[in-house]
Amino acid sequence: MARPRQALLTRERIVEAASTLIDAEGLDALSMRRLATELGVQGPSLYNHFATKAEIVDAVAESVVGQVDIGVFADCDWRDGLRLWAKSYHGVLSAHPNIVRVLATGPGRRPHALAMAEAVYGALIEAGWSRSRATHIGALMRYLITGSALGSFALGFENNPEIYERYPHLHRAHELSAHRAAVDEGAFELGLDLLLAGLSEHYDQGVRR
Amino acid sequence: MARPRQALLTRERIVEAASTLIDAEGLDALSMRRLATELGVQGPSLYNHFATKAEIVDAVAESVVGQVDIGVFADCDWRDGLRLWAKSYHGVLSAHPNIVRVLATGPGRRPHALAMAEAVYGALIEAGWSRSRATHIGALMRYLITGSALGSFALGFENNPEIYERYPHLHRAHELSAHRAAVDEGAFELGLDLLLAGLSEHYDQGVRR
DNA sequence: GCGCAAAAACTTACGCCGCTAGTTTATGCG
DNA sequence: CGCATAAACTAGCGGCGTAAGTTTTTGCGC
Repeated sequence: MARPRQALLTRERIVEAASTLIDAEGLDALSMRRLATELGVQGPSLYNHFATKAEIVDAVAESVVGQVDIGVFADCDWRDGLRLWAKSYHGVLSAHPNIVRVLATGPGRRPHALAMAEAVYGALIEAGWSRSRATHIGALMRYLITGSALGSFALGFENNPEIYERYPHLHRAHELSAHRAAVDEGAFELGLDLLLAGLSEHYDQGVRR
Repeated sequence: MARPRQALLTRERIVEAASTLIDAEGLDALSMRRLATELGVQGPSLYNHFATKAEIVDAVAESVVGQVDIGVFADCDWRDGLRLWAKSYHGVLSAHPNIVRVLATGPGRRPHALAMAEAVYGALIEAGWSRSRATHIGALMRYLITGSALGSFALGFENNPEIYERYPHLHRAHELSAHRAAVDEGAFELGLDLLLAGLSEHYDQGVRR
């Protein structure tokens, strides 16, 4: 087949298929040939629309970031804005855990990522935080959100009692995997509460830098 | 060459070379052939000592975790123990940033990782925290530590003023990369302070679960 | 002291991978 | 109408993880 009358591929279709594949089978399952097959096309055809595989992955990451609600900062206290945004972000990452690795490491240079940074940083600045403190707070939120989304803490413990025999306090660690969601959610909520409470206290005492 | 009189490889030498290579050129630079070359050997020879590449990477991760000081929990308040341990862990990850991806995602089933979990969790339990709260706190610390080590927040912003033109609050974001260390350290310190202060308050008020 | 299994190197090869180069054909613009 | 461009194709390069089988040395049981 040479050039078809109606183009088989668009950047949009490619990103959508890549996103679906990553969600379903993980980042490592995404290969150019596999993705192309999924789209009914030969591997190298994708290079007519994206220069490299990394560009495709970036586009998927960008589309995921675009799902985060950054409208929450309007007309509300910075504390509430931060909390709602963090929960939205956390929720989006929970829905697309396999792309988190990319978000946690790569730089954000695409529109949605920049718009999110602008919204968060802007809200903090508007509230009166110093530039450097606003930066720290933004970084900190990212650590908590991507850190918690990256690897389940609970699943980090194998469901095999034997390996914990030598560790007196870990004798029930193998039960953790059964409570995965509760453990991970609980830790995230605790972190969010502690950070916001602490920041709020600093803020109310006038310590804003 | 068949079997040499003196074995050319040992698991120890392999892990050391792999660790050096990862530190110097990143996780993606580690391939079986490349590692073998570095050791003066052909690729598949490594399989006489490790079953898979993943096993080698795991061993490198384990050796890094082994560098974290977990003796700090002895004879000291849980707050101080947690702080010292977190700083030690953070410092080790800063020295080996390229392996963090593995630590942040993979489960810990090897001795050093388990010993660390035991030390942290044990200290919290001994202090009187409930099992579920101790778990949450452990998870939270991991989020902060690996999250902050994973990707530099500061370096997530390109040193190119143009891309920030449309974002009123980000007009100085391109300067961040120059203050990489200060920003990242500041955020980590802030997070650690806030979390410990918050937990300490809960603790002193008798809220331990 | 000898025989032989196990150990530790080797070579070869399979099926993936990202990506490049060159080809073919339909499209749409001057 | 002519032709540059776009969008598919096929072929192929070098690299990957790893499996299989070969060779030689070692060290243990008899």
